[in-house]
Amino acid sequence: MSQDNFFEKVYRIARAIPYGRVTSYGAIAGAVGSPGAARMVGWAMNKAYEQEEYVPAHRVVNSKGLLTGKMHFPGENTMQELLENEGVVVVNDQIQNFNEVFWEPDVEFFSD
DNA sequence: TAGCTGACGCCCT
DNA sequence: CAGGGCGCCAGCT
Repeated sequence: MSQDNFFEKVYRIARAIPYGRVTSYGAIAGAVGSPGAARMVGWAMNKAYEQEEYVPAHRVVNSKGLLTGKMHFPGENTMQELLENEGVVVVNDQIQNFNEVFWEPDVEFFSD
């Protein structure tokens, strides 16, 4: 499968994030073969709601485990509530035990 | 048409 | 140890 679209790759990985797990923009960017393009990943997430397939954008945070994109969700704490609903502990927009819930995308798996 | 911005990340000072 | 600056790619004005 050669999803030439940068977004397609991002969405594919985002949808592959296991329940109760999270990943970072940079990790996804690196998985799609464009390390450093973490900003683009965030942009893709912004457009994620337009996708027909559900994209768990709330499971994507920055490298520090901070809910930097919570402001883009409908409610004020929608993103945090979604994560907590999956068992992810979030305090003050900061994911606790981030190291444990962090999920690294398999680059080779999504490469093609 | 060209330039700016953007849910980030890492290197340099 | 902390702060600032530049790079990433694509969409939007």
